[in-house]
Amino acid sequence: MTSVEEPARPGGRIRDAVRTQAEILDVATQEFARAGFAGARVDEIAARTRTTKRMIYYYFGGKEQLFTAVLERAYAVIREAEQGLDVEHLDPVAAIRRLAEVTFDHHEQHPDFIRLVSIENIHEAVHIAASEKLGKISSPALDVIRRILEQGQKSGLFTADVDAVDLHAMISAFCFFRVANRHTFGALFGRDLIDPAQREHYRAMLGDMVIAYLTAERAAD
Amino acid sequence: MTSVEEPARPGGRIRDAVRTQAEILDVATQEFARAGFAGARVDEIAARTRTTKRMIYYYFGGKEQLFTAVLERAYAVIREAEQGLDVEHLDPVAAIRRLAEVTFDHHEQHPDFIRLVSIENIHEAVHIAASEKLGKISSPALDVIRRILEQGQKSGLFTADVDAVDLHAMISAFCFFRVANRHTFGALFGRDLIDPAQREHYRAMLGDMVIAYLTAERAAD
DNA sequence: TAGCTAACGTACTAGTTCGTACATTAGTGT
DNA sequence: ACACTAATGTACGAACTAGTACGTTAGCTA
Repeated sequence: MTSVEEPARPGGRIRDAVRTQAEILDVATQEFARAGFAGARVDEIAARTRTTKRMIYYYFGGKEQLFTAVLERAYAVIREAEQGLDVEHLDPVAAIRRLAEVTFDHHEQHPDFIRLVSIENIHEAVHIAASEKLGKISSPALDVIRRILEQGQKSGLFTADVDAVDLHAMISAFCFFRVANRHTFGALFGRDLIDPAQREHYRAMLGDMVIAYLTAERAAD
Repeated sequence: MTSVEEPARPGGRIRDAVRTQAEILDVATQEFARAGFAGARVDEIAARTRTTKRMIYYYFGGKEQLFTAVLERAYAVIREAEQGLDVEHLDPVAAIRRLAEVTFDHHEQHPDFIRLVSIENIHEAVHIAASEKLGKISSPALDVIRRILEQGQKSGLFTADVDAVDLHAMISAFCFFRVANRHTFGALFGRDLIDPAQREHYRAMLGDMVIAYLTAERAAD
């Protein structure tokens, strides 16, 4: 994240293509996450940067492409978090827990990312489909899961042959829902899933759930 | 759902307040689910009904209140499904499985509901908060979960003292994610979570996950 | 059958919003 | 010092969009 707060140089126009683009992306992320794609206002984004609307079109081409760029950057962040995952030295159970916690922590710390993904789903992922950066590269977490699963299954710790993508979905579902549906869930059931006091409770619950699933005695079928 | 296809009576104007309102709600549900709150067009909704925009304002007051009415009706449907739940005769494990399956089936069969809830979360649940119908009544599923949990814990089948709301969140998370994030997940990982051929697979996975969690040997803490 | 009102239609407007034509300048290479 | 281009700013317009003023009519009731 590039800070928007910097010494404003009055009078003299500063030229910094990289910073200008980063600033637009920062503000656009907030604005899209706040109001959705259609609800976001290009004028509002421009007003909250130190540059003008003209530059948004100059650098990104249009509202649609700007949203795509915002998405690309948001996904880059979580991939980075997953990349930093170092679980080779852990036993499978601990490794899976660690992996789940990384997703848990990332989602909690990046509610804007969650919102952007929700919004992108409303639009049936057309921007991801149109993006060259996204789509191609699959999540680093998947490779990690694959290795841990293999290890766990070989050692007999993990009972069933679970698919890596499915396990990733299971973990993501829990973490995503907690952030994405915070408001409706809170309004309907009077419980704030993001309450800091309950953070460790839900973090443990996720780990317990996944481990229980992986190590349960499976009925022969 | 009221069918929009009916014998159009040319010339003679038909007056039916109930049907007009239902038709507006049907079309509005589709339109809001399609494009989000800001992306939805009141003119488009009007055009796809047999009535006019004037009637939307006549009956609902405005776009915002129309969305609230749409939400209210969508929540009524799932509550009805939960109400029909009859699990008193089942053992706790089967009962929990059945309960999870009802949520699984409902969410799969009502992608528009999922979208509306996602959209409502983007808007921080302001419409639920503003609604008198919603908010007050809590989910019937919760009462069912409470009873099953109590039964399961007394009999020693269920190991830990799990909270009913938390369990509901766990089940909802899985079912909701599968539908809500179908598109981004599919685009990124090349797997369609809604593929009919995989339906039973995921349905079983959900049940296995929840039961494994509930019956796992919990480490003393 | 007269009259009353809920139900409905038409036409319009005020304000918004994405996008662009045109003008300008900072900074770099030579 | 000069010229060239990437980067930037201003001002504007065409299209859209939520909402409404005003007029009409179906159908019930007394």
